[in-house]
Amino acid sequence: MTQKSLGRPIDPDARAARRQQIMDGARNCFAQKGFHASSMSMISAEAGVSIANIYQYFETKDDLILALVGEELKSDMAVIDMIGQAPSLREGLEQVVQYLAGEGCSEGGVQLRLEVLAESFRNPVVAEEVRKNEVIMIEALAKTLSTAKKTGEIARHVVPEDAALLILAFADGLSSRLPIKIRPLSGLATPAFTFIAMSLGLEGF
Amino acid sequence: MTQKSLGRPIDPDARAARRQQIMDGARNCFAQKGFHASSMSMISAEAGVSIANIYQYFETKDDLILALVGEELKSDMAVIDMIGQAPSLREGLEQVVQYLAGEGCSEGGVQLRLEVLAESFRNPVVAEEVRKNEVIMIEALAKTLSTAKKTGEIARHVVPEDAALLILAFADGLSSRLPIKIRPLSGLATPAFTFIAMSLGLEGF
Amino acid sequence: MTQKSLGRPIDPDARAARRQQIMDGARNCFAQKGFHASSMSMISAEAGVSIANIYQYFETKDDLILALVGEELKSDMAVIDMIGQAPSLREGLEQVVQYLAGEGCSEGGVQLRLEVLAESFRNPVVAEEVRKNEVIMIEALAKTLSTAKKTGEIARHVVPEDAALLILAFADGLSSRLPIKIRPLSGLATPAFTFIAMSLGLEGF
Amino acid sequence: MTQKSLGRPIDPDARAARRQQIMDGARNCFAQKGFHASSMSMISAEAGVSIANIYQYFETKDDLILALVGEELKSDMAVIDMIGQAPSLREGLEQVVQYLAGEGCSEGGVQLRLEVLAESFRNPVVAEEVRKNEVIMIEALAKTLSTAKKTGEIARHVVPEDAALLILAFADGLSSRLPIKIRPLSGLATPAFTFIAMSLGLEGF
DNA sequence: AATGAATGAGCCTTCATTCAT
DNA sequence: AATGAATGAAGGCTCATTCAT
Repeated sequence: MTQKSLGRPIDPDARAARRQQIMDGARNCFAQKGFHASSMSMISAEAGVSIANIYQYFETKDDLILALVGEELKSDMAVIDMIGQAPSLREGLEQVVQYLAGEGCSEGGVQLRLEVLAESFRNPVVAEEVRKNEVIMIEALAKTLSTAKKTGEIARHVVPEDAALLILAFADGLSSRLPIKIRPLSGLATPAFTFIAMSLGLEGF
Repeated sequence: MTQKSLGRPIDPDARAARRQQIMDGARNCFAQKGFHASSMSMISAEAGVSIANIYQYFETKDDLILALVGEELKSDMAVIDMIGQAPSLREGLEQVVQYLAGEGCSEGGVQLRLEVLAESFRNPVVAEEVRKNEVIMIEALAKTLSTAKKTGEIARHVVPEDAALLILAFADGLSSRLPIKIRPLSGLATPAFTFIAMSLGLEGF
Repeated sequence: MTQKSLGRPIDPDARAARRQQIMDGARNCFAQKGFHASSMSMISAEAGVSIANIYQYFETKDDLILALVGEELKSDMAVIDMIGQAPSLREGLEQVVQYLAGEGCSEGGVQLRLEVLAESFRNPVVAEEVRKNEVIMIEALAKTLSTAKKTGEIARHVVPEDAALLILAFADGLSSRLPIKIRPLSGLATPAFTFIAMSLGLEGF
Repeated sequence: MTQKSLGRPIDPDARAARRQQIMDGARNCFAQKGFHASSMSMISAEAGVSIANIYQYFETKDDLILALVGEELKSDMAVIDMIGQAPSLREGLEQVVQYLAGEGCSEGGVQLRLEVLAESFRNPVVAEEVRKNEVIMIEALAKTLSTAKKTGEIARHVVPEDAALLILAFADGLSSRLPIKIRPLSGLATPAFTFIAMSLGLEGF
């Protein structure tokens, strides 16, 4: 047997699944109502679980929030990786812009992102989590930019760390405009790409 | 007869002052705790007013929130005006960047801005308010850009309306990074300016 | 001049009118919502007066209630007088029954009467007021019955004081059925009259 | 499989007991202070239960009131049954009159009855409940009267439905006089019985 | 592991009332 | 005399959380 079974056997898979089920319910609530306007009762209903059961997976509501924040940040990182793994910076950026203007841009996701940022003002633990993630993202993006700089794909005077941060800020600000339906974000994909391309002195712009 | 003046006359100044006093207290709370985690009790304490008194100036807590959202949006507009009234786009942008990286960038202000955006996902009234303001800001900024385009200050291919929106998004995303203290925002003033300048093809970059 | 005017002259008529105006507003509220669910704010609105002004005519809300109770009881007494002043008991009863089944039977009036009775369980002052009035009414009705007994209009074995009380109870119970619209009270006038007539041994029944 | 029995099983007896406990506390309060002057806090104290717990058995205060109204009406019906099950109408009436003048006539019960009637003016749901019950009671009593009419126990010209309603009204009006302590209700048992007996032309009167 | 039962603290709002004009 | 301004206390109800099964 692959696993020692002392006393009552615990099924780690079942636990993980239930945990995820709760987090999914919580995400739905938080994305709609925000952290503080979502009650444990609503979350339990949305997840199809009893309230008391939630407390067997998360010590407090804040813990649940924190776990979700972590998950959310992880998914942000995935986007950055898209750029790094592309054959060229240009293609990477194009992909990301397309993605963000399309599937990557659900109302719920953006709302959650906003919620996380707002919460980071109040909850120092969340703030630290966000900060750590931000550092990683900047480093990753800066590395890609640095390479592009060496290959001459972008202007020589670009400071990778600065540009990385600025690009992230730009992306954030853009996506947070989703609820303000001035124009469909999809129509902004090309202008946004051009915007960044020019600011980086991307060759051909 | 000009007016039936029975009973105590209304003092509009006193009323306005008290109203502002309440809003100031509310702003402090909201900026620290967010809309939904700030209780009327906290607000009344912060404002130095009784709870019941608040209800003589705002029908509900939501009304108070809405009033504050309005005030906040108005102050955003002031920043855009700074650009329009400068002798050149370049100087206008420089001023704004300096301002935003300095005095214009209190933690409370940014937090409130985030809170407003997050709230606009849930409260349609707030969303509409934000949208209307956004339209006005974009128009104002686009007009300035248009002029700069005609004078040749920025690249010919820039689409003013697009650029305006993108710049606003960029500013938003940047300022929302205030709580994530990766580096002091003040050090980002110049890079940020360069970022925008290049993306606009500002002459001399 | 008919009146001494020392210092600031007071207009007793104006005071009385305003007082009545307030009581009328209060009656409307009380008849609809009851004593405890009617707020001073509602009363002031209904009466077209400021809240503070009410307190210049009634020291507390309870005082206002008490004043209204008094007025209400007085109007009850008027009905009893109708019987006494009729040429015969029979005609008196007929008149009253007609009156109660018709104009005398507004929803508001009955509701108020019920409210008064219910309040008399809680408020000893009201209870005493009601009791005093009840005694007077019984005495008056008993006197009429006593006369009718002597003239042989009703059975000899009738005890006037008992019968008076029982008749009043009967009338009360009947009118309190107004909101339960089983059948129009008007259709009950004749049966009710017969009911009383028989129990009194009224001649001809 | 008969049933998925995860989690704590529901104990219907315990639930019913707790529900009754709450209703008893509520009854005490309502009978003393009335529906609207009884706060949930008072009720919870009287019932020995937390406020929040009450809300697990009744969705709102109005629901609690409604439940109590139902219970109260049911107990009224019991009295009517007393008459129907007696060997003769006379005996039935005697029993009821004795009962109402004695044990059946607690202050709380009468107060509650009044409160229910008063509430029926405002709350249409309560009104309907009262109406339905009234119809049932009248039908039951009318049936008994009808039988008595056929056996010649009461006068031939009595209309059962009318008489039933009038008797109920009489009983209501009489019992609502409890708080007005003009004379002990017990002393009225015989006169009241005679009153009804005569109005029905009960044989021997 | 999972759920129903229970609760103290707190929420937004309204109340009856007093004070200043 | 009459009204607007102000407030402490209380109202109904919900919350995050713990306990028992």
